[in-house]
Amino acid sequence: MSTTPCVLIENETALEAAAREIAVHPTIGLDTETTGLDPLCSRVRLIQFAIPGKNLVMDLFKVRALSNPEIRRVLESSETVKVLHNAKFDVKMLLCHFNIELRGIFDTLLASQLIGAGRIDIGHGLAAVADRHLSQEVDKSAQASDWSGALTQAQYEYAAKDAELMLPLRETLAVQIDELRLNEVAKLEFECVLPIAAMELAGMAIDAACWRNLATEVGRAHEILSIELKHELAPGIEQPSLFGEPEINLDSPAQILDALARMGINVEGTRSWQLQPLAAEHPAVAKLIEYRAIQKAVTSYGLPLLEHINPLTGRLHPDFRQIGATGGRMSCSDPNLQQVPNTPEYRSCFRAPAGRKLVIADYSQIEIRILADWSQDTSLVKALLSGEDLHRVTASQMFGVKLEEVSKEQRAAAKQLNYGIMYGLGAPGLAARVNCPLSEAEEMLRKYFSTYSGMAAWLNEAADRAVRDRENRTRSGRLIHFDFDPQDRTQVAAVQRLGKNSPIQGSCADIIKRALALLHDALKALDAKIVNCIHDEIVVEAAEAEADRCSTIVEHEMITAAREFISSIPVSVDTVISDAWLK
DNA sequence: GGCACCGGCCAC
DNA sequence: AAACGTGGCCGGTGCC
Repeated sequence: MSTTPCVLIENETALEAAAREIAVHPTIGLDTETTGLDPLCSRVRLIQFAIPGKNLVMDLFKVRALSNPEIRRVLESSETVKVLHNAKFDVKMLLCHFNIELRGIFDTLLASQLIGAGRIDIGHGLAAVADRHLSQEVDKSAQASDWSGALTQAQYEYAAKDAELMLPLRETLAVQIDELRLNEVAKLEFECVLPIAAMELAGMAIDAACWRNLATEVGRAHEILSIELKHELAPGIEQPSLFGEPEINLDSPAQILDALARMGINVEGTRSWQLQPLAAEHPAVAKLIEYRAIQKAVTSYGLPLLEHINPLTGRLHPDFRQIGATGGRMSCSDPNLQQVPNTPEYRSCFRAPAGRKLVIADYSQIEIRILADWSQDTSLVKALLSGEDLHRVTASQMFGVKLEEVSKEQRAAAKQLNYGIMYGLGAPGLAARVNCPLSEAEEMLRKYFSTYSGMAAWLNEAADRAVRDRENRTRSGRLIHFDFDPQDRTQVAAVQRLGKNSPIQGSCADIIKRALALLHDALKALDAKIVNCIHDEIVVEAAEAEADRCSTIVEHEMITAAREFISSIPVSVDTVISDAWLK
């Protein structure tokens, strides 16, 4: 039970005194209360500052606290540490309504996630974090209350509590970050909050009419296909009604499986890779594969996406989870702009507004470059330094033929290996992918690893370490914890694959996050904004007249970011200036 | 009616 | 050495 005094600031005189008082503290707890969750459609009602021994709550409906130069300076300064839980939310609000770029962030949510290292059984909401690290219960009952009308004393005091909690929480989290040697990755993550918040706020432009046309077209194709598929499946449907369509739900895997069985087609499941071998023999199976793709297109990429368009901006403002995957990758939702089909018909709907261009930049083969730098595999380093086509060089070495004599199939197999090896690709997987006998795949794998023996050694060591230490780290020092039963062979095998993959995938996340931070600052001089980020790709929307300059900057900052983590291997970025999201 | 789970499929 | 990693979204299904 805290008795920290809570001072309500609702006039200019009190504000100036409060600003002077706040400004002397190196670390302050910070929180806001808003009239809603969407920054574009809601207003900031309260901003709460916690300093040792005192909470200050400013009612923005009564005093223009964020016009105060001293307050603004404190918020924008990297020198003063502002402690928040899920800072992205507050950052968006401050940026959207007051044009304040909050810097010097310590985010207790991200800190807790970094310390948790991907353990799945722990939550990272404020209540869970406070309970775990401070053994303190948090009352969230007033959080969803109405912050738009007259406020009670209890509401003001409730509002102050979360900000107050930030100070002790930071103390304990900072100690653990230190002990776990997570300082570098924490800095990386904290500096990334503002760029990601700004990216969400900027949103991505979409040509709604173009998308609607596409969706209707696809919808028509879906109708036709469903009739055709029902026709194909008719012999397998138990009691087809004499009139009308046969009764089957095409979207029910169980019913599909049942119908196929009645037709004498026995298959384990109805996933496309399971169906593919039977497609040539059975027209119904071929039709089903076709139907599935269009079903996905209609439901995931059809009209529902348009409902995410913000009425105020006419743009899509997705939600990025900064630490969305255990390795540190971001994830994206509502809508997920990291999974838009990579085909011209879909991507061309993402068009820059008139007078603007999209600068699309992605790292070229970044993961294998990380692996090369890390393992220092002689052949792989040499191949990447040569600047030749990597897959061709790989094939040439594997199969012992000259570069010019590498066949299409050999290059394709080498490419599969170069991409798949970090996922723990095995012979069966390779055989399925390049459509060859298992024995051939085994032989290719053996040749691959004898070509790149240093890489093989590194991957095996990474796998062993994961099993032995139950943890791994990325290049920024990000910690990845593995939970498994050592008696269970399949679990051990899974951890071995994770041990190989996660440091690479996670280091890629380190690099792109560093790039976002550098790029956000570098673009300030331009009329340009980061609008999307897809693991190894960054999309920037820029004024047409500045697109060339923007493209140079994007490329430069992305390469600078990568060089901070990869020193011995050249990094290249492919950049395109385009009207739409097309390469 | 809401929630969790699964099978399935999209991205990198 | 019988299974290539990370996510999110959708509809069906079964539960409360």
